[in-house]
Amino acid sequence: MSSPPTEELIKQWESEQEQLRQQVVEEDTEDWQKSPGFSGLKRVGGADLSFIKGDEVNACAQLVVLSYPDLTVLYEDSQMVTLTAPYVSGFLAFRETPFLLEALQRLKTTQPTLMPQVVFVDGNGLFHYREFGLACHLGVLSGLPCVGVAKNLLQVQGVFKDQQHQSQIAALQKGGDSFPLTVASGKVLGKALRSYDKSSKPVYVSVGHKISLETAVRLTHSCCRYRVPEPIRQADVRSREYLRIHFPATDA
DNA sequence: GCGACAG
DNA sequence: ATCTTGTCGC
Repeated sequence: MSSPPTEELIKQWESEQEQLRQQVVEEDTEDWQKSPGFSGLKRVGGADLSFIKGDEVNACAQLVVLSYPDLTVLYEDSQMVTLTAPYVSGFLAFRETPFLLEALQRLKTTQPTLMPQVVFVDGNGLFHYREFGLACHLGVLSGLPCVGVAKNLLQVQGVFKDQQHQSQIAALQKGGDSFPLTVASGKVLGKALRSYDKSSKPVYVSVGHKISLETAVRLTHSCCRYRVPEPIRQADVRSREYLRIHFPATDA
């Protein structure tokens, strides 16, 4: 529902995240990931949900598959869904994952040959309070390689959005430049990436599943025509267009 | 009480 | 997430 979750549910969610966390694979598992030019990579996916203004429960779940390296849309699926979980920072996956899995299932059933070899997810992967964000959740439950790309910095385990961070951003000179997001333990959980030359605001890339951080960053850069990687951008554009057409704004 | 808060 | 047009610049 839209009401805040009980302490009990939060504890259950944390427990589920800690359980599934152990199944995340943080290394490259596919041959194309080891190739300098990603030779062998043909299809990249993007997933996103768009909402109607002022509506907490109805949304459009979107899955797109693009060709690589052309980045042409090969497949598109828009589906209205009714959300059951509220948005709580750190628990985004419990709100969105079920519908993204359903979309992948529809693809598997109707166009199995278009199944993406990697999925870009709008949100974090390992760069998360319990190292198990949306991209990890979708990755583990689907078994597909996933990359998390967040548009805003989540302040995790000692990574702050302070003056230091701002100066590191200012030091990113060109598309592809990045700096590590190192948490208190010393582990690098993600990277801030200047996704293309003209963008001064970085995106935050982290491992979802079955891919290394270095490969995730290199792949993300190679999928950026604009600031947001094309698979996610197309999913966003098309789900919002779907809502615009099917649920036109009502005048007061 | 105050700040933080992926989408 | 969403509220929102024009405008400056390459």
